[in-house]
Parts: sequence; structure tokens; C-alpha cells
Amino acid sequence: MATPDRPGFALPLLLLAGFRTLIDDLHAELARQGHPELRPLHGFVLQAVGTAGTTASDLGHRLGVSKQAAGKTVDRLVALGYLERTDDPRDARRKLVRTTPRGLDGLRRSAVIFDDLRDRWCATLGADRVAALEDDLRRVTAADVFRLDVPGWFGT
Amino acid sequence: MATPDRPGFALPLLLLAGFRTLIDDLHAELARQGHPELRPLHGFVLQAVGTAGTTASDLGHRLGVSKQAAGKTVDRLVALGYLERTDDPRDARRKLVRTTPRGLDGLRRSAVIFDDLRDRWCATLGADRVAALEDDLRRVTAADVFRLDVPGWFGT
DNA sequence: ATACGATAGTCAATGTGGTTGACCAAACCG
DNA sequence: CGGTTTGGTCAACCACATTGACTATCGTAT
Repeated sequence: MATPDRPGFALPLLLLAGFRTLIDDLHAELARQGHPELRPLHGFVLQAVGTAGTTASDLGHRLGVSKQAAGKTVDRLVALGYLERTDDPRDARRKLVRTTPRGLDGLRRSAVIFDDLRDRWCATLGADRVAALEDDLRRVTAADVFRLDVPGWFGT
Repeated sequence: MATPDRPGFALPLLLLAGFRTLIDDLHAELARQGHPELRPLHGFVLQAVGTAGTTASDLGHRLGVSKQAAGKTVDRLVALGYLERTDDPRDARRKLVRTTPRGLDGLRRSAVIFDDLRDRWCATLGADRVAALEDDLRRVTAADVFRLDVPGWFGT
């Protein structure tokens, strides 16, 4: 039986209420620092490629999407100058995907910006809210998210 | 100055590593119970509409997207029988969006499925991991997510 | 009363990110 | 050698989002 394109592994996320605005701020600052083309997903992709390089299929596995989707995203990042493709001398089927110097620059700037914004974000979060995280995790329902009048649904 | 379509409010999410697989399981079960068309986003939308009803513009504000995007999503859910549109007798510009009985059925089934899966998911999470959430929140970096070799980026 | 500005909804064009299915070439293995 | 995986790509399609332009309606201040 042929191996399916998609693994039983989902992209690891750690998003809290309000986290998305933090990420929006990060990309606004990133655009100011010379990376206006870098979109949210691209961070995951550059990170998943890493400095060691990888292939489109493996990238798909790491990100939990099909190899075709990974290939198209690599196409875009190659066009933007963040990734590059080279042939694998040991396997003519494979094409190695590597981060370019521009890609590394984007990663490093993101790191600095993220650290700064995260600190400010945590400061505004409130210690009691953070302490309540464990309970939230076990009891999250729609009422915790939207506080509306239909009980129990968590949207997804 | 005209009010822009998009507010400074982002869709509230509470997603942890692995949470997406939980949501996938929820929709698989939902499909088995007669709602195969219901997609992840639709849960948020039905929840945001609630039993009181709303309008496309307000829905966009609640979900943090443009009124056009909200309108198109409502179109799809109307076509699927989960929402319905009626005229507002007090304002000829507005069209009230309300949840249909089928929509409510989907919400209620989702609630039951979610509660069951959440319990099972929490059981497999490990108490120590849950207890470490507060620290994770303050120290999350790329290394916590991908554990690769480029420091500090959190993908988004 | 009217004229203006804000609001509600829609249409069109476009971009991004994802899917399936089909296909080919290279590699692996009995 | 021959059959089966595997890696990559192409094509068609779908879901969800954007911006810009446009119409109709409402509210309000002159």
C-alpha cells in the first residue's frame, strides 16, 4: 500500500486569545525592517526548513500538509528570495530546499521583534489570567470564548 | 472619517499543540452524525451568530474579518441550511442573519462531542505538561515549537 | 427640507493556502 | 529484471481572505 501524502501529525501551534494581534504587530514591524513580503505562514516554513535544509515532501510532513501544498509554498518563498532549491547529488528525484541569507535575516529579525513584543504582551495579560490557564484548558467551552447564548460549542 | 471594515479585534482562539487534531476528530464525528458539510470555521460563525441573530457587518467585527468575507461565509451557511437571512423591518439596509433549527442541531451535537473529546484529550496531555503552561506562555520560542537550529523565531 | 456623511450590503478582481487526482522519473528490492 | 515506493510536478478546484467600487438607506446638522 502506498504511503499517503498526509501524515497523522498536525502543525504544532500555541495560540492564546489575543496572540494573533501580537503576530500581526510582529509582521508590521518586520515589514518596516525590510521584509514586507513575509507572511505569517512563512515563518513556520522557514523555521521548518532550518539551516540544514530539507525536501518538499519532508516539509509537508513537518507542517502537516500535502507535499503539493508544501511545494507551492516553497515556490513562493523561492520567488521572494527566502529559499532556494538545489539538486541532491545522491538522489536525482530529490530537490533540496535551503534557507538563503535573506531568509536567515528574516528569521533573526523576527526573533528580536518577537522577544520584545512577547514581553510587552505578557505584561498586559495580567498575572491572574495567566494563573487561570490550567483551568481554562480543562474547562474551555463556547462561553469562555464568545460568551454568547448557545452552550458548549467550541468553534474550531 | 468613515469607519474601516476591520476592527482592532482578532478572532479569539485557544489552541495548543495537538488541539487541531482534536478539532479534526470532532468534525469527523460530526460528519457521522449528519453534519458532513460543517467545516471548522463554521463553528465560530454559528457561535458568533448565536440565537439572537446579527448582521453581516457585525459578524465581521466579531470575527475580526471584513464585512465582505463575513457576507460570503454567511452565503455558504445559508446555502447549507445552517443560517437564514431576513429583512430588518426597522432598517431597510440591514439583513438579519439567524441560526436555523439545523444550525442549532449542529451546535448542540458539537457541544456533546467536544466535551467528550476534550476530556479524553486532557487525560492524555499529562498533568505536568498542563502545569507548565504558565512558563511556556512566558518563554515560548521557536525552540519550544520546532526544536530546530535557527534560534528565536515563532512562526505565526 | 435637504444635503452630507456614516452605515449595510453587494459585486468584482485578486491572492493565499489548501485539497485530490494523475503522471513521470528515479530509486529500491524481491 | 520487474514491480512497488518515493519525490516532484501539473491541473483543477475549493475555502477564506483582501481591497476597491458601487448602491441604497439612515441620521443629523444646517
